[in-house]
Amino acid sequence: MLSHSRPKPLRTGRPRSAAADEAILEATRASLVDLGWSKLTMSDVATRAGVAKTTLYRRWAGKNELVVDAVAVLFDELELPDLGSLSADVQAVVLQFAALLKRPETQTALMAVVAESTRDEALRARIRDSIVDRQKRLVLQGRQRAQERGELPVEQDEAVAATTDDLIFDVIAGAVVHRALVSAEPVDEDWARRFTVLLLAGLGSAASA
Amino acid sequence: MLSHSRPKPLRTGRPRSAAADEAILEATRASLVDLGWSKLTMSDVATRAGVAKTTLYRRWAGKNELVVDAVAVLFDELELPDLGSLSADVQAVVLQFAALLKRPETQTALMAVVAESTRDEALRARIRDSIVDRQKRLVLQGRQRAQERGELPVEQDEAVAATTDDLIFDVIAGAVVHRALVSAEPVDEDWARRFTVLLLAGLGSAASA
DNA sequence: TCTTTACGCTACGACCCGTAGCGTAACTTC
DNA sequence: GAAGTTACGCTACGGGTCGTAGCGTAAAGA
Repeated sequence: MLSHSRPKPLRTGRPRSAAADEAILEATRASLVDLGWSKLTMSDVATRAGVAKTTLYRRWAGKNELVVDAVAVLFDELELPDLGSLSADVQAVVLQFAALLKRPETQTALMAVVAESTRDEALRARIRDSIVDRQKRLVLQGRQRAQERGELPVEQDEAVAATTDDLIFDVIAGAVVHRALVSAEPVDEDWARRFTVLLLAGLGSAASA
Repeated sequence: MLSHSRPKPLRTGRPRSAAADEAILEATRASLVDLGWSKLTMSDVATRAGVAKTTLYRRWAGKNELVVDAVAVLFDELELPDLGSLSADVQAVVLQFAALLKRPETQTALMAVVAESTRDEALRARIRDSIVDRQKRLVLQGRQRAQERGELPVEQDEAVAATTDDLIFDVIAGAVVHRALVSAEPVDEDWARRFTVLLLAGLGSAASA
């Protein structure tokens, strides 16, 4: 679920419409597809959702926060499959992530909100909580599973292991995003295979450095 | 130099002021530092540069193109040093790139224009020509130099070599950008060293795949 | 019934956009 | 020189978005 600190059910007064929440987020995604990040307006979203513009501002501070929440739910579908080998698992996740980045909503929104977050610490935290950490968990799962399989050595120092996870995460997510959005070339099976080979070979040797 | 197709010197009439060009680009960078991408306006840039707003629109289609040109020159300083080993060279380039991404102008602008480029093919081409390809050349140089040193095998198939260059480029640039702008954690010597070890180990083994 | 909160609607000042029109400045050609 | 051509600064403008205020109404709990 989303990170909204839901008001305690003991509150008095008319409750906020959960249906409106969903309608707004859905309208935001639709507007992203049709108009893209830069031409998306609060008025347009309000009209599509069938709510008043003021309702949007009562729940979100602005466009940035709204779009983050609207896109965040799409990252819920990311899962680490269990295909028997670390190589196959990594490759599958890469393709999953690439498929997500192919969608026009995420494509136009992801880079834009990250760009905004460079000047807004609160927005950065929101992105981290609802998007980035959700992906990072896959790395932790993958390493643990690989260690259980004996495909990777068990790291003794917990601190070093954490920085390694960070490194792997930045390499995977960074490479896929860069390939898909900057180079704008397809992340197909062939690319995913070659990338995975590169990464895993590097991991095997990097452990002894 | 920039990619502007300079008007042939045989043209009649008053020539465009080259000084104004530089003043505008400098003003754009200053505005990026002070206001950031989203709050930067054409009017503000014009005022800072001491030119009329109409002059800006006579030279650039809009904010996107202007900012790309303003930031592009910063990427000129990227160079592949010759430190004797591929490992040292890669590490140095990573740190150079990271230093560039630390600057507030590039930080706020880079992701934003890439986000815009997902819906503007012309803008994407402009970014590719004036920014991305400039970095990519470093990969080609690095591979060639490493092959001369005997650190990397000489690839026979030219097409395969090209896709390998693409892969390496996306991994390096993607990882550094992701670390610096998404994870928002420092790209220091330690990280650069660990990343380089990972990459080069992967390269050594990936060749035989 | 009374209180409290959410909602829809309208209206508003502020700002930025991108362009048109005009007079002037700078440079080339004859 | 004079004429032709292009760039520049300036002003003004319609159009659009922003974010908020104010109001009457709707939906819940006490």
